[in-house]
Amino acid sequence: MTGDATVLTAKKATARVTISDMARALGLTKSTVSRALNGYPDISEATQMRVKRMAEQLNYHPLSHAQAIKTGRTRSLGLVLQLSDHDAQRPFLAEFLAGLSEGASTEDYTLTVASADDHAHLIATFRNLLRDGKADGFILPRAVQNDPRARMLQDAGVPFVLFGRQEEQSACSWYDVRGEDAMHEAVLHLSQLGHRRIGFINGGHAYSYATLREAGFLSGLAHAGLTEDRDLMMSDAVTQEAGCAAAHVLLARNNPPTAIICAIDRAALGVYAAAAERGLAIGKDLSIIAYDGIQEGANVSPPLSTFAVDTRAAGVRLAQLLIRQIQGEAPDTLRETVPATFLDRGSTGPAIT
Amino acid sequence: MTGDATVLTAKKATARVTISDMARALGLTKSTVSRALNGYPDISEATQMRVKRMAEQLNYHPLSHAQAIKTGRTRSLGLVLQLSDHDAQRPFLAEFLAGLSEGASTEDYTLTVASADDHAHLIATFRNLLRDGKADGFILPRAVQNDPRARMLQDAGVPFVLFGRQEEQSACSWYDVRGEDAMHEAVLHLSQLGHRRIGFINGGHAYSYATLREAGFLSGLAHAGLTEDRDLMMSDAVTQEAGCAAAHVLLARNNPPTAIICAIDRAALGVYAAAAERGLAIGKDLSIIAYDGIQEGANVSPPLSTFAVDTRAAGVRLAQLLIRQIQGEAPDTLRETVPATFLDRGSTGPAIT
DNA sequence: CTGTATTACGAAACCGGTTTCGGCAAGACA
DNA sequence: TGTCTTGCCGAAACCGGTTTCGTAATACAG
Repeated sequence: MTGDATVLTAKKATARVTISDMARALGLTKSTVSRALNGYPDISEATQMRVKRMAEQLNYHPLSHAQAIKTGRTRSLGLVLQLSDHDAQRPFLAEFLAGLSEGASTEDYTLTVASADDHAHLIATFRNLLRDGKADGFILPRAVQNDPRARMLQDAGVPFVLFGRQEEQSACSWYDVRGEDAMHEAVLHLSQLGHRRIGFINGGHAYSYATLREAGFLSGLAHAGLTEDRDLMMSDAVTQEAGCAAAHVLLARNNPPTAIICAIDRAALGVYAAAAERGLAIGKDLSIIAYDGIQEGANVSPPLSTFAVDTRAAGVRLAQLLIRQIQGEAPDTLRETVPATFLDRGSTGPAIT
Repeated sequence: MTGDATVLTAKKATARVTISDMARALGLTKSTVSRALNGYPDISEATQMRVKRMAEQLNYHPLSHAQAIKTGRTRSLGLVLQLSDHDAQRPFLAEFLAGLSEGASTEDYTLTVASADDHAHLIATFRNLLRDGKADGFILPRAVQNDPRARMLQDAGVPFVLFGRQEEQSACSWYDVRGEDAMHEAVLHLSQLGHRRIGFINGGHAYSYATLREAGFLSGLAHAGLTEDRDLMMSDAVTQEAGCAAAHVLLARNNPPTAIICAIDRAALGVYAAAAERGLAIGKDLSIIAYDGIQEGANVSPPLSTFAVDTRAAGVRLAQLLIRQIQGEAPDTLRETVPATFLDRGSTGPAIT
């Protein structure tokens, strides 16, 4: 008899259950129901339980945009894609989105995606989403040095979380994979195979990861007792072509490297091409270790040894961190880094002596 | 003096201008302002103009979630990614999203993205987004035969638009690229080069495009006066590996084809590999034409001749079609197909006689 | 010049929630 | 036993819009 009150209005198809339905079914007022669900302290433990159980039973879900009108928060995370750095995020985008939406939806948040081509449009896009309350906070992928997006959002007092790190920003939340550790390990791995002249091909210098990975490479050299040689270090190779070109430069040196570490898988594929053109057998004449874990790396021959990043997990975690920040936690307590996992697939071998 | 009323409340930072501010500044009531902006007929032409001009001047934008509480529509388009058909949408996803968000934002709509791994989760995701009013309608990429998503949404009376076509659905809106015409043209192109034995490697048979492209291939054969030979037709090659395997099958026939048409670029890359393994020079010993226009096709040697799809434009158009449907237009009047554009890049040549 | 239909807007209810405020009952304390 | 808290909940205002309904002013017809 108690539950029958719900079937009072046999409306069309999906009769959405509102907070008033809840109140009626419970013999309480809307305000009590609302406060019970939001865990206000002035509602007795017993009533809270009763209300929550009823919510479960009636499958009551508050309308986020109805709450938003009063709270200002709409339970959605914003992601603005930049088309300028084109192929950079392309291979991982699907998994990244999947992770984000997974992390968001388990907290009853959703993901709002927008895009911008140029920089001016980028800022405008953020502002529009904020103005219309389409996002309570933002995920910023591909952090660059002194990220202008972060600056803007920080000034505006809007929650955001970086995928990547940044020293410049004081109170800033982030999630990142420790690429510097990967580079460090890569050097050690190659050093143990006897390599003493190890080249390094870095990615775009504007990205904050580039600085970190170079530092990791250098600290690896130091740790292995190898001397730093700037002639063996290239940068800004974000495409296969650029990687190929960089490899040619390195391999044309008087005293060429016997191994090359790439900050990006895609560049490593270019190194494969360069090696082929020079008749070098990868894994024998030239060892390669890269970073990212893209699918193509597994298809080439020999398969590329690389440090793989779990992009989906990153998305999940980033969403969680952002939500916690939206709910009030301090940004600088919401920082997390994880290691990349080494996939030893066969593009390395003992140094030829 | 008239406009000064707006600065009455010098609140924190961004003082959002509400409909009440508008009413005050205009000396009208909220209701009049609302109806003026929404073009109700019982508001005089003059007042409408005055209100709209003021909205412009004050930069007034109604809060979509505030409207949603009464209208039920939240001005956002839903997109649910399926992770199962993994690499299928991956290369184009960024551009597709860019197009969607572009098409949406020009109409003041936003894009809500969710994802689902398995089929059960897929349906649940749609339902959740609908229940919470997070989407007013959906874009369904990668249409399959008798698409279950379309069936579900149709039953629920929710607006949606397919990327792809479908005969099963009666009142259904779609946008599609005429892959069948492309396949038809590909046959004619090769036939004019003297090829008389043309192989066909189709994509996943579950997708609705596969049926269309096969039909286009066959009609091309007929139009060119060539006889259909089922031994030269393969299907379900959605990866490079599958394309390679299929090509090997075709090339091992007693009377192998001198040209192969692929329904998918990725499969064509596999054909390149198969040809290489057999010592066949592409563009000489074996001609290839494919479909999609992925970047990798331009990088291989010789560059792959293919029919390119403008994925971004598709996104823009799909968003527009969906919005018009949400605003009341009949689905079956919202259909559009466009041709693919042939990129003659060099993977074809005269038939060896 | 009166009666009726139109036009153009104001008043107020409403949507589904949140939040402030106030009050009643029970327990604590003197 | 009387008062002061404290715990717990109801009443009502509010958020920013939309929509129904009523009505004054004007237009038109008779």
